Amino acid sequence: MRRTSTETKSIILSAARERFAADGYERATIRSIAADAKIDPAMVMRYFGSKEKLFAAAAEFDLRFDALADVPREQLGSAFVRHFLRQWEAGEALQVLLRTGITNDGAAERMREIFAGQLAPRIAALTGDPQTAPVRAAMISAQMLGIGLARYILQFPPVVAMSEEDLVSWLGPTIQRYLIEERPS
Amino acid sequence: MRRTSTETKSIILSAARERFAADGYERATIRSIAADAKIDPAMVMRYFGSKEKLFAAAAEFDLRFDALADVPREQLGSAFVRHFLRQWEAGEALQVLLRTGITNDGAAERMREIFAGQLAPRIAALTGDPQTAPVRAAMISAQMLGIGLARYILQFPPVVAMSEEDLVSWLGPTIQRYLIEERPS
DNA sequence: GTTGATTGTCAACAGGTGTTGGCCTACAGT
DNA sequence: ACTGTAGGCCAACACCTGTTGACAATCAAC
Repeated sequence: MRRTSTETKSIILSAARERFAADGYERATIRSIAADAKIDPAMVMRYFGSKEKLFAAAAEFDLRFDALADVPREQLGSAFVRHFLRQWEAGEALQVLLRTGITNDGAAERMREIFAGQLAPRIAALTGDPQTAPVRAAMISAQMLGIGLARYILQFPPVVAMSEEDLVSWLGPTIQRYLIEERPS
Repeated sequence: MRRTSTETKSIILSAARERFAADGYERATIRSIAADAKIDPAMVMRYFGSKEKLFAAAAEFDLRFDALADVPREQLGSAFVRHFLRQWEAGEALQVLLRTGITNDGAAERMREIFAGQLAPRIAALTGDPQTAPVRAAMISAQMLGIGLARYILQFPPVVAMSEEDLVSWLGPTIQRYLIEERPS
């Protein structure tokens, strides 16, 4: 009885996040995760039941948009970009979701929940227009996921080379427009 | 001797494209591809040597930007968006690349080649500014890949519901700005 | 000090993977 | 009619996957 169960559980969880983020769902094997955590594969099963459930636990995620509550309206675009970039770099969670959401249906569903369920309401509150919020949220998600893809997954050299401020000055106006522009549909 | 070898080869190839696009690299097994093509798995090996090489053949792709040669400068943004959307829908090739490029290093490399090697030169020619072309190409790639991701892979409902014209009117100005806007860095 | 529960290890399972070699089978050339 | 060649199929290989159950080690409670 070396450690307490919650300790090992969280060791496994962080090893799992790393592997899922680096390799995607299929290639992140339970055996490799267990090896990283220096633990027997059977422990993973004991504590999480199955690979699917382990993944569900590893992909738990909160975009924390509440931090943007009191940003002046005309700076919302830049603030969003900065916030997203920091979420990308803060933990592996977003990379886990993106890497796995593309082959794993459960992850895709979780992704839809997060971006529709967390981003859209926040946008509705910030803009005061619940009607167009889902579309705006989807456009912003697409742009920010695209940048994450290019920078952290596909690693396009120009995008990797850019500083946070470069990215903010390119993307800020785009997001600002997706947020407030008057639009049909 | 039912068919000629080039026939079966192309039957396998199109089955492979479908599977890679739908399932990603790992889950698209040679056995499932062979089953789709109503052919023995060993044939796939005989004709393509390995799964990796089969994938390389299936991911051959040309973005065909030459079609945009004589578009008036102020309509380039919309034209790009329309062109990209049609490329997404024309064949599975782009979806193959995106689905697999995220777990398969070879596909990621191919993706970089395509977007840096095909898009950037075209932009340099269209704008007459070879200096900033790589960054502009990368920003446009990120935005258009993000939309493809949201619409065809993750299937965000608002993005799926939008018409081509809706998407053009949202994305056109963005791409236009990434193309021609004066910028540092 | 014994009991009971909790943490960890080991070996094996059933099934799926890419890949290989041998064996048919049908055709073309002579 | 016979032979050579090229397309196609089958069975098997070695390996890896998630998952399971039985067994050992360690601690807490009484």
